[in-house]
Amino acid sequence: MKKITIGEAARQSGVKVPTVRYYESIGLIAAPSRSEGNQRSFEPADINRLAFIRHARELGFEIEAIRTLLTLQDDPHQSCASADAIAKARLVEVEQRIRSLMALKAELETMVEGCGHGRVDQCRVIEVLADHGQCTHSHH
Amino acid sequence: MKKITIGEAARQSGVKVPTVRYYESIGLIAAPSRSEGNQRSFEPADINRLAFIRHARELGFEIEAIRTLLTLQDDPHQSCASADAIAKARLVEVEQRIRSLMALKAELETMVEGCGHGRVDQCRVIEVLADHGQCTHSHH
DNA sequence: CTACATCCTCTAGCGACTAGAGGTGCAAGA
DNA sequence: TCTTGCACCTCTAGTCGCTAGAGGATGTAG
Repeated sequence: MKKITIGEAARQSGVKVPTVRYYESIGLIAAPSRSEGNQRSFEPADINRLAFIRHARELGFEIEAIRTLLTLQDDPHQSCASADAIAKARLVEVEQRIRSLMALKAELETMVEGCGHGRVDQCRVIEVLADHGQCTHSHH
Repeated sequence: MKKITIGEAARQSGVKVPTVRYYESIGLIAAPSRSEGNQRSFEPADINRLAFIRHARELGFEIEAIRTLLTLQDDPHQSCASADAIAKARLVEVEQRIRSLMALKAELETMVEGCGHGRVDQCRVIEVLADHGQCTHSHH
């Protein structure tokens, strides 16, 4: 068993070095063994776990959701209902976020198109921001 | 001139009371005058400013961008090139965010569809997270 | 006069890191 | 063997945009 340094683990998993230490500090990954000189020594499985976390973070899962997903992964005989529920909830969030961003996009486009590149007093960017009634964006 | 309390200003602008105080503390709005008993007394113009800020925040502009937009609004004879640039930059951000969320949505849908509602060891949710190579999501 | 809502200041906390200070370990070249 | 220089260590504090709570003062309605 060759020793994997934190730098190597970071490179292979795509998680930054300080972030790896942070994940250890919050108990998302187990504390690895240490070398003589007190340096962290990771194992291949740790890199998989870090990659799992990184990917889940990229998908926008929160740390606590990832914690649950990780405990599920650790016990493959459990029902995957929780994992399914977490992913479904995240899907709903993402869909909602897309809808609201589309509305923002439309509004920003109106602003930018309406800007005659003149003075601020004729500028739709400022105007739309100042008077919400003029815009197409509706609220919760 | 009737005195507008912070609560009233919050209600009319849609910005919460502690947030109004926070905006004052970071200098995004001017400190209003005070009553005998040291309570804030806002003017109608302050409410417009707060509404402007709220709307800009809803559009996802950062506080520093809003600060710039507000100084532009305060001087309507300036060129609106900066306002235009800020809005355009935000538009690009929003478009990119939408694209990446669409990719996430596709990936989450694959995960959820593939989940056979059985054990974790057959669950695509966990599997896709564990092995990024299987998914369609590509990176920067 | 007494409730009670609203206001005040101040500090600390949130999530998920990131940056920096100040120090130690380790491998490779001279 | 020594030294250079990078990678590692711990710890604290900062980021953003608020939000929550403590502990107290003010203002208003009955």
